[in-house]
Amino acid sequence: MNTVTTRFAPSPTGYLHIGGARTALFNWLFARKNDGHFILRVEDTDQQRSTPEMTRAIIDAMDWLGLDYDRGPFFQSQRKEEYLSYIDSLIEKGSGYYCNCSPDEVEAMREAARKKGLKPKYSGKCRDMGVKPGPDTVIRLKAPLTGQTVFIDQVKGPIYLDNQELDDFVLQRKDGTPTYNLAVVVDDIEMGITHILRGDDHVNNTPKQILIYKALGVDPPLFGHVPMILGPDRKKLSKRHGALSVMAYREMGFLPEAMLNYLVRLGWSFKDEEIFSKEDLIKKFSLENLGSSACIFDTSKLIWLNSHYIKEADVSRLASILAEHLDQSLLPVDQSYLEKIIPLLKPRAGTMKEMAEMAEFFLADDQSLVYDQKAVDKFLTRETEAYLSEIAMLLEKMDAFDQKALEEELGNYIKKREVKFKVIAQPLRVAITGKTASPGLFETMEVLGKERVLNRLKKTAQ
RNA sequence: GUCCCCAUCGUCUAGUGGCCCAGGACGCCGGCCUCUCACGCCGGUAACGGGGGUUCAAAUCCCCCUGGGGACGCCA
Repeated sequence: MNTVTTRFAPSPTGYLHIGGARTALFNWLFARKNDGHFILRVEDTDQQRSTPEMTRAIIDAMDWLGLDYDRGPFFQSQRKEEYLSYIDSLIEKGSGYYCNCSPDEVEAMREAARKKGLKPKYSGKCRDMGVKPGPDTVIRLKAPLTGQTVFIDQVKGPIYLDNQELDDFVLQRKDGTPTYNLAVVVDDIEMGITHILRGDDHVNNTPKQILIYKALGVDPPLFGHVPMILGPDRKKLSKRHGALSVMAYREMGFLPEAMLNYLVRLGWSFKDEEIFSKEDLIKKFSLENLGSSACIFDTSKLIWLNSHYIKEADVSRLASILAEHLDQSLLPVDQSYLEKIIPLLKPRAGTMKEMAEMAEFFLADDQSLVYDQKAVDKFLTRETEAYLSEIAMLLEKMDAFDQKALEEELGNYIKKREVKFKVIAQPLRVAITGKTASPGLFETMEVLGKERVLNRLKKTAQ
């Protein structure tokens, strides 16, 4: 048995999107699970739409997700001779032929077929005409007219297709470049690909590719088609569904491990487990547990996973991520100060973006702290301000300004004044944080420090 | 239109003929905890698309219908 070899073959005509990332993940996992190789191949034969920036962006996204490849990136644009020599051999074997029908003519054939209620196809007009190569000729595959093409899909089971459904599709364009189906087959052969895991939208290409393998006299690899990811409206995921690019999720404050965990559970499961580390996945991944029906991308579960991983992540890593999400006006910030506030924010943040918003009152300087007007109106009344100024005086005298000491000091105060802590808690919170929701008061005050707490109390007292 | 694929709670899914009047997770709702908001914990809501078979027995196997998705390029 050959070494298991899988590949991810994106086209650099756009960013790495959710669906592509999941496909890459499945291929990566399968290779890792089987001690095989994972290859990155950039399918940039469409010169018009492919750009180096997109290639860069895709590679960055894979790096971010931690999907490392053993070979590549390879670029199809640099492998033209390879393709042409394969096409030559097809011509030699009589499995390919030149065709000089114009695109208009072919379109007319398709239209005619459609009218008859058949699948639109090229008629095969030049199949046996012995057309010689010329400036306007393409090369087509001489596909079988009868019989069936069958393959055992690794996730869907056997798939049959009557060869009559297929036509003599183009292998080489008029301009001499190879088409997708030809290039893919050549590369997969040359690179020793053993398993191809790709989106459902490729099932119809598979029989065509198998025909090329046959014409070439090469055994095809194993194919597996994973179901599509649909938008909430059950339509193929597209731009109007909002963010699709993996890196956009990074910008929204998602952690790569959350992304991976979410993506893998779209179409794959292991008993009723939900949380998987990369190591878990490599151990547990298998094709048998891939589902076969399409699924819908649902952000709420992603957010839940993300908040889970935020709680798990270590503080110093979160600190540097958090810094990236902070408003420019708050920068620069001291890493060690961020590390103090993060433990308070961890259980409260769904995304790092959210955490950045929650961190604002810690970072803002005392004079420019923003207050929620409704909160001020409700809690900073004449009555509560009397309490606050008394409290300010008490705090002023404190030496150790830590959670424990604060709790004790304020505990004594409410006892003396015979009020419930509830009565002073919200006014205090609003005065210190500007908002009605925040981490616990004592821990917040400790992190903020005596000076800043007093500044804020004095400011609201005016 | 033709072909291919798919079909369990709103969503992700478990289930491979009896253990299922269907389990888990997210969400949602309620409660507990509580200085607010969260976290956490406890509880609840909610699904086998329809119809025929096969079988002692079907969410599970077969057929039809319906619904959904995808593909039909000298794009990938």
